[in-house]
Amino acid sequence: MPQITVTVDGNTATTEGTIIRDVIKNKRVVAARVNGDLVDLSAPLSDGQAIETIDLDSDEGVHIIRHSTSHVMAEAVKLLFPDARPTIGPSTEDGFYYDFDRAETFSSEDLEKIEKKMEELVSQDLPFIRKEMTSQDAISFFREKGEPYKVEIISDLGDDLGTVSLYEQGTFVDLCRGPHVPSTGYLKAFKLLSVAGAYWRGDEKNKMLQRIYGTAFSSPKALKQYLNFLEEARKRDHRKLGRELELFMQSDDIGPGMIVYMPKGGRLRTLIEDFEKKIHFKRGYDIVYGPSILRGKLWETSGHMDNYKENMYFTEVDGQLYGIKPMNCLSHILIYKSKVRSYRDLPLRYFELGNVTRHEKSGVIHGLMRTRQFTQDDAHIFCRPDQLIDEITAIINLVEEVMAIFNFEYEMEISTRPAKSIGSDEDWEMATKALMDSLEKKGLPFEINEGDGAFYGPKIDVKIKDAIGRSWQCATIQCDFSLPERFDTHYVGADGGKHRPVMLHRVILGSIERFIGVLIEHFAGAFPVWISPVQAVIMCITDAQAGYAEQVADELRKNDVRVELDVRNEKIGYKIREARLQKVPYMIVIGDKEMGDQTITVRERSGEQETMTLAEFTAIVKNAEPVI
RNA sequence: GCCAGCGUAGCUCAGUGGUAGAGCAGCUGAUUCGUAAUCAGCAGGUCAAGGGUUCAACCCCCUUCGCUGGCUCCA
Repeated sequence: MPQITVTVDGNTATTEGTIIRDVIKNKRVVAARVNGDLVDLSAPLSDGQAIETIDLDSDEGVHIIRHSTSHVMAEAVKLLFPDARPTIGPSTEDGFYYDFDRAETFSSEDLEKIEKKMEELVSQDLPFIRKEMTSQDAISFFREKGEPYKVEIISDLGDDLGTVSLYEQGTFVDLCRGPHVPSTGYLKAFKLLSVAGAYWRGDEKNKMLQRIYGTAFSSPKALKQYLNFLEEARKRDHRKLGRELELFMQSDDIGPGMIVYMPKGGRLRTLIEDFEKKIHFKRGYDIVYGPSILRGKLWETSGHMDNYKENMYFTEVDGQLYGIKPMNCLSHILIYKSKVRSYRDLPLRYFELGNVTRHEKSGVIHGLMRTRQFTQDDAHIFCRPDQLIDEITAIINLVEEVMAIFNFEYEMEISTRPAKSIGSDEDWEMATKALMDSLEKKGLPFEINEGDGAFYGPKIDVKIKDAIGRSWQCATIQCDFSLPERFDTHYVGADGGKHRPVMLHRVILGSIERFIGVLIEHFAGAFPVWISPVQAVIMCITDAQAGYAEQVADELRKNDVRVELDVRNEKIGYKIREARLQKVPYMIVIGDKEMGDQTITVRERSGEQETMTLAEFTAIVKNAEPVI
């Protein structure tokens, strides 16, 4: 055998072997990277090759484990339910899924059976074997096996591919690019989680398949950690906390997708809205208000009738059609048009905490995150084309600033022209470029979301995550050349001629409802002091101090500290327990000592406490306000 | 809208054909107590709604409404 010399993670190694596994004996290695491509450990070795190992705990390693687990699940499903037709089964950010077409539905007992079968397959330590075939051979192979979905996938890959790769383990063969772990024995920690419907190829016109979700990790310990995380996340669910903390409610009597703010939620919302008004005034926005219903004709002019009708509600007033607003832009455009604008007036920035109503499909409604009526911190900026980049940059700065105040991490995306849209190609291109340039100028990373823009223009979306990692769009910045055109909006330029302004639609928090939902989950209900509906609960040890406790409450209220008084005939431990469950930031304990010294003992969420004067405590609370 | 699961007291949940049960919360009384639950008593439900099967339905069947997890769509 000839000697082969390769480098493994930069170290030179020699072998007489023929495949990568011959030089890598480490059981923690699940795959390798050669020339930038991920390959199996069974891939051939060649002299002088540089090999990078993929550890089972690395991001890529975990993805490979999950992907291999999905194959094992598919094998288990085929063995138990031979009528199930496998379709696709990728790894995901926190697990994997596999979609099957089957007449019968999978029950939770079926999942248990499948999981058992998977364990059997793992204990057999079946090797994953890669095979290559021409597309034609692969098509006839899957056709013979009665797997039409695989045939469709290969056919759609096109003829230029030549060969495709298949992976076989045990009795199961799947079309797959790989790589996979060397054998099923590597899969030591997995769990099936749920069944859900999913359209074939993600298109609602196609057949609905059954998707089995599962997750897998490199070790049982890591799996357990993840399952713990899920359990903890459920405790942070904003719907649960919203009820427990008496922030908001929903009611069957009112209807789905509608939110009722209870006193504490109302206070939280007011605090956020006051913050928003302040921050917008300071940045040169004007606050305006528009009506909720506007004539049908206006929605025709705007293009909503053609592009957004199915999401709108309509009503009739004195025999005339009115549309209930799903967006706030129209009133703002009319304000702009209410008089002749000079180039010197621009930019004009109209801000509205606008309550909008949209007909969302019944299945998508979700607590505060997705409602049928919500309030946007909406603004429309009318500017000259030469001001566009500066305005977009200022908005991005505002987003960064606000997200930092709330301590949120976020991701940005640019969405381009959708199929159903208005406006010229040139305008779309110009607008998309303006958005990209602004982000690039600031050096911010972003993803491109093809065809996901609003019907009137492209947009930058800012997404933040909820307790279990689902992304929700908050801020969005949309560039619009179309509505100014449709409403024949203009300003008088330095040359005395008419010019078309550009319009920016933008929200920072997005929907106040959604934002509060994410806020609740982010802080697990333990809000920062400045937005806590109740900042302190004042509690006396016995009735003897009730009078002093009331004085303390009055004094703090006078100083704008949001307090509640607990003078019930209960033990202090009971009162503290309740205040803790309500996630109140400060507990003020008053006994004979405090009453004698005219002080208060302030206990924090952490359990630490300190005795101080009322003035000292007021200063602490005031200092918690963000500087804006 | 689609697929699946679910809907019992304010909340969390028992109850698989013989007309409903617990804990917490609530109310009343006793207790006046220094850092996550003091004790006792009382009250609370057309079992989501409508229809059907049955001598009898919370339980089985159908329809509708709502909720949950996904898919599609979106702030």
